[in-house]
Amino acid sequence: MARPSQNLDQRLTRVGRRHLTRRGSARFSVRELCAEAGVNLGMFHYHFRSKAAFISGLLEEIYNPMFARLNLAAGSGQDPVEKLRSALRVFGGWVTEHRVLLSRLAADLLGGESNVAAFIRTAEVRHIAVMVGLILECQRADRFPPGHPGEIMVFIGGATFLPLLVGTLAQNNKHLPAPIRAVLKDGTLFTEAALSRRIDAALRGLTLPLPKLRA
Amino acid sequence: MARPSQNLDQRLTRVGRRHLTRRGSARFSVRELCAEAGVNLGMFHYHFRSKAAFISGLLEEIYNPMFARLNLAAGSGQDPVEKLRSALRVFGGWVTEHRVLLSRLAADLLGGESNVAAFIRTAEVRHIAVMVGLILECQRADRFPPGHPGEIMVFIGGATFLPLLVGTLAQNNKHLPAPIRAVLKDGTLFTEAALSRRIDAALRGLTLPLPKLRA
DNA sequence: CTTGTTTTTATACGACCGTATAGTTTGCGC
DNA sequence: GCGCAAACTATACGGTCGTATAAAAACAAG
Repeated sequence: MARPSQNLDQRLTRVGRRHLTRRGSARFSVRELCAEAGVNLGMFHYHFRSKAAFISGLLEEIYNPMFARLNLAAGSGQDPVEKLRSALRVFGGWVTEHRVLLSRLAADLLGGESNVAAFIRTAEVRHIAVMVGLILECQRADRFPPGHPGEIMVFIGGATFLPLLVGTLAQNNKHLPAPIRAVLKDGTLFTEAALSRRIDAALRGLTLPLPKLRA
Repeated sequence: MARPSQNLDQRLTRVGRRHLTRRGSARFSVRELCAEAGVNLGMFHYHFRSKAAFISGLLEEIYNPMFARLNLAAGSGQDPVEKLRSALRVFGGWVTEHRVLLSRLAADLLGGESNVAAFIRTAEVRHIAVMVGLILECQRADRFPPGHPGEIMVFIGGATFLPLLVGTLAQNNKHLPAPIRAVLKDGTLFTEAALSRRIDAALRGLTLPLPKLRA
């Protein structure tokens, strides 16, 4: 056929994931990535059309396997609360594993950066719909109080996953005041046991009337 | 003496505060600011030496009045817990007032931007020391449990002020999933009453043995 | 009117960025 | 060997950015 590939595309995706983790999508630099990977600048747009497409592809590579496992967890079993618990464990484990990258992306998103926003909006983020569906199932089975499932979603996410992102950001940020960083030093926040405790507590809390969510 | 000033420096600081609020410090553009203000680009570096100096000056202008009121509140009264409560109210009111700007700066800070980080580190942020001092006072008076005051600081801040920043970011972000935004629509999060409730609850919670801070 | 000082303007420099494009290398089937 | 196509290289374009600098404008004092 033609000249055999040196698989520079694979090298770029591998180093690109590291680069995205370190720099976030806002300060992501194509030229810097190519230099890190020892790859000619032209190869970037040869293999991937644009910076946005590259980042979007990276995110899909990271997101899709989790989503497959999430659907598996959400579909197996009878008890709706247990199905939700399984799904939350899958998602929480994924957030824990990729917390450095995800927290950086979250910071970018909140700062108004657009590459991540595009990925989130272009229907590639589908786990929320699955979660809401499970919550609705719980409500129909009278296991959860009635009301807007989004509010329950926010409650669960805030109690279980948000601490992972905020904690990671704070931990990795040298500019934050020392007392805030000191609390995160031991790292028990990121263990699977602690995650399960938070999930269990959140679900247990929901079988009671949903508290007023003031914060 | 010489050519009379048109006070373009004042115009720049006024429009600059708006620009900083809208764009954050990471995407702050000197050229764009000058265009918005209808001021020649050269005037920016004539009045203010650099972009970093300009932003730092803006932050001081916003921070210093609050710090003065904070010291006043922290110094008047006898009961250490009440002094702390007053100081927290001052700080919380200030965070509420400037929540749009502050939340954007927080996002920048977590994203690794350096202008805000410089301001925080160059000893211009002194309220934390005052707060820690008041906490120590409470501990010496046996009103608070012993232990690292930083941990108590984080607990209070997380329960009272962090929700303001996170809520503002989520509220202003069109890219976030709808269910998350819907919860923040009513705006009761930002009332003075809600702030006082959170402060009171946090302080009340501290007079009991400090709970394990897992999240 | 001239001199001097301050404010204001216009323009240029150098750096970085994402992207485009023309050209070169390299191996295949013929 | 030859042509072809895919992989790879080198370089350039156009843009934004913060900053620097030289010149002009505007007023007061002499």
